[in-house]
Amino acid sequence: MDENLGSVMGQVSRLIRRSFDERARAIGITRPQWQVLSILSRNSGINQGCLAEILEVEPITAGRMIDRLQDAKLVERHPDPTDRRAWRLHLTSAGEQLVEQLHPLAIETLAVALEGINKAEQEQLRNTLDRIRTNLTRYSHAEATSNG
Amino acid sequence: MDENLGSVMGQVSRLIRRSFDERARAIGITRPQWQVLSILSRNSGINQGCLAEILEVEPITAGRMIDRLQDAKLVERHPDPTDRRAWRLHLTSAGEQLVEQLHPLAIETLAVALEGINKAEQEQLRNTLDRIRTNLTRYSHAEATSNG
DNA sequence: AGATTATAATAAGCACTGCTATTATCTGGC
DNA sequence: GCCAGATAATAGCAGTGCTTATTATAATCT
Repeated sequence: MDENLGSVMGQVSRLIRRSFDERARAIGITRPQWQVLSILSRNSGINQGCLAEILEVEPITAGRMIDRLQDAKLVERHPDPTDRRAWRLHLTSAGEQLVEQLHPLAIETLAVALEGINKAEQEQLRNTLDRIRTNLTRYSHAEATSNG
Repeated sequence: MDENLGSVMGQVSRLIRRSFDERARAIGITRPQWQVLSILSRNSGINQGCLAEILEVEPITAGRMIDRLQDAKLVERHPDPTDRRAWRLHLTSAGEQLVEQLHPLAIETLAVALEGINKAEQEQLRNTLDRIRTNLTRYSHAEATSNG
């Protein structure tokens, strides 16, 4: 009864971020920033709304992260020729290099976190987390009608 | 390869926080604040360092949360008679009442998140998360010696 | 075509979290 | 008793994330 699963999950997620940041500090990149770079490296040209959806954060959150990554010359905003409201996001070559550089750090962070946890358990963990995520994203948009 | 476990964990933890905050917004309390109140309700009189350790956050983080909860008249800082550097933390009666009020919201948040996930899987999840947490807290203090 | 609605992005303001540095106090060695 | 190092808490700065509100543009409806 002492700690509910939400608390433990929050702690673990924070510890993973901290562990990665510790490794990446010399480079000056945080874990969420690495995630953005990583997503853009595989989805060049997406806009901020789409990025936000992949990250499961609000558009403003994604936009601010892009602000900083743009300041750092790791990401560029190109105007969308078909929609003047939107930006198309692209990594700079420095950004591409950084993704490569950061990948081993992410691997290492995860390796430390998952030490002693076998493949089957990892699969089980991912499976359970995926279902929790589905539960939460499903409800977050539909729920307000249930008891009104 | 698309999403590593760290990313999924981060998303799920954020979605749980968001889901709880949505329910607790009318009360004006966030999930981390609820955690603090909940811990203090079971550990009355601890100091900020101890609270930080339970939460697995930095002392400054705990201190700032206490600042806000003190402003909201939910927590009080009492001087420690044996150590003039330290504060002893206590819930106010308003804080105690709020813990009771918030508990069902936490239960509900978790119930939604865990819908369709049976007891055995939940136990497995907790077990795996506990081991990951141990891995990360163990390494975070000892690691710097490994390759120096 | 003009008005309405929807969408992409941004702005202001707040909470959470961390790092580094500082202050006040305590503890241990002399 | 005094000094050195450890410890409890705090201050400043920065990144992440959300809510609400606003601006600019696109899409749709009449």
